[in-house]
Amino acid sequence: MKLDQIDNRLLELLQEDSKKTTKEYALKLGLSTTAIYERIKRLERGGAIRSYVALVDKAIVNRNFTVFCHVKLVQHVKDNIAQFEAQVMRLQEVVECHHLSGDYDYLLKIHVQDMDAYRNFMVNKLTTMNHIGSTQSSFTIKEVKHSTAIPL
Amino acid sequence: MKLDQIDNRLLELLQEDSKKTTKEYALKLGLSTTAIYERIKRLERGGAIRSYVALVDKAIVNRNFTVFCHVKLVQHVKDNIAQFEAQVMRLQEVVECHHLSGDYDYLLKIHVQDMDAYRNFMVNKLTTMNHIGSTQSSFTIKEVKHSTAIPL
DNA sequence: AACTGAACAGAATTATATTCGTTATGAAAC
DNA sequence: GTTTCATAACGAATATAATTCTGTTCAGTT
Repeated sequence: MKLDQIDNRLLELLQEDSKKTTKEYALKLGLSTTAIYERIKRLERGGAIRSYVALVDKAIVNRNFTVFCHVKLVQHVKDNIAQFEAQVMRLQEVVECHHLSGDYDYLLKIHVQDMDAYRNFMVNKLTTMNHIGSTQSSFTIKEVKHSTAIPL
Repeated sequence: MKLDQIDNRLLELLQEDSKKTTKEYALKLGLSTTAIYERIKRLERGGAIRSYVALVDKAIVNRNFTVFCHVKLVQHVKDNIAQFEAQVMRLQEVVECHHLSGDYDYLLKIHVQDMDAYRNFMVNKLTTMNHIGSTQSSFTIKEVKHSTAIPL
């Protein structure tokens, strides 16, 4: 999919706020509403825009405790990896899971209510999983920056 | 702000897809469109819904290289911390910055085009910042899971 | 029982998204 | 140089959804 400068600027705007009217985007980008409308549809069809979502305030819904957990597997055989990843997918507390280069295998990002809830998560969910060698958790003291916008 | 069960379910739906019509949410939750409309407005006013955004596919816009970079400062004086955080805020490649407990001070999440772009970012931006003691970068081999939805 | 405020429903209105027919623009073919 | 084709743009018309308005229900209170 080929994107020109206007597409990129449009994506930046949509990543900031997707609830503006096409008229507003059109105004900012100096095109008609129809032109913008068709560009947006093209970006959706082409997969550049994956979805539209509401971003929720962690503090207000009581999930203000963020943990990064490095996980090492006991053995890196194909089946272990597949099984671990499948299990992680099912844990809703885990909002991100990255297979990483370096000393540890995986980095998980976890949102829970508080330290108690995290202990609970560790004991009842994470450490009951198969093939896990070791884990190491770090807690977010302060979320300095957090954006869902891919830099363009 | 007090949230009941319907609010939570509504937030879950909005975190999945914010572009459905109020009629659709109303249908799923067994209320009228007006009732849902007013609940949504209440969630927006109360700050539970921070914003609505489009999620963009990293691969299609050529930012498919994700790096986690641990940063240690030379000294933990107030001014250093403030200055470092202010500088990080200005780096658009850095999509997240967490002040963490543990050995390292900060964890940055960075999206760039490829390894070359990352080297460039390191040399020209990150390591030119003041007060940085050491950094350690890990690269995402595979993004196993990624959700923007806070678990409710 | 009467009152109050919050939450809800259905209808009416307003605003926006979407479609349609047409017109420029630019690149390739003749 | 002009013909052809494809792409992107535009303005007007239409369809659809958001928003507002009015009245109702219900739980809690007096």
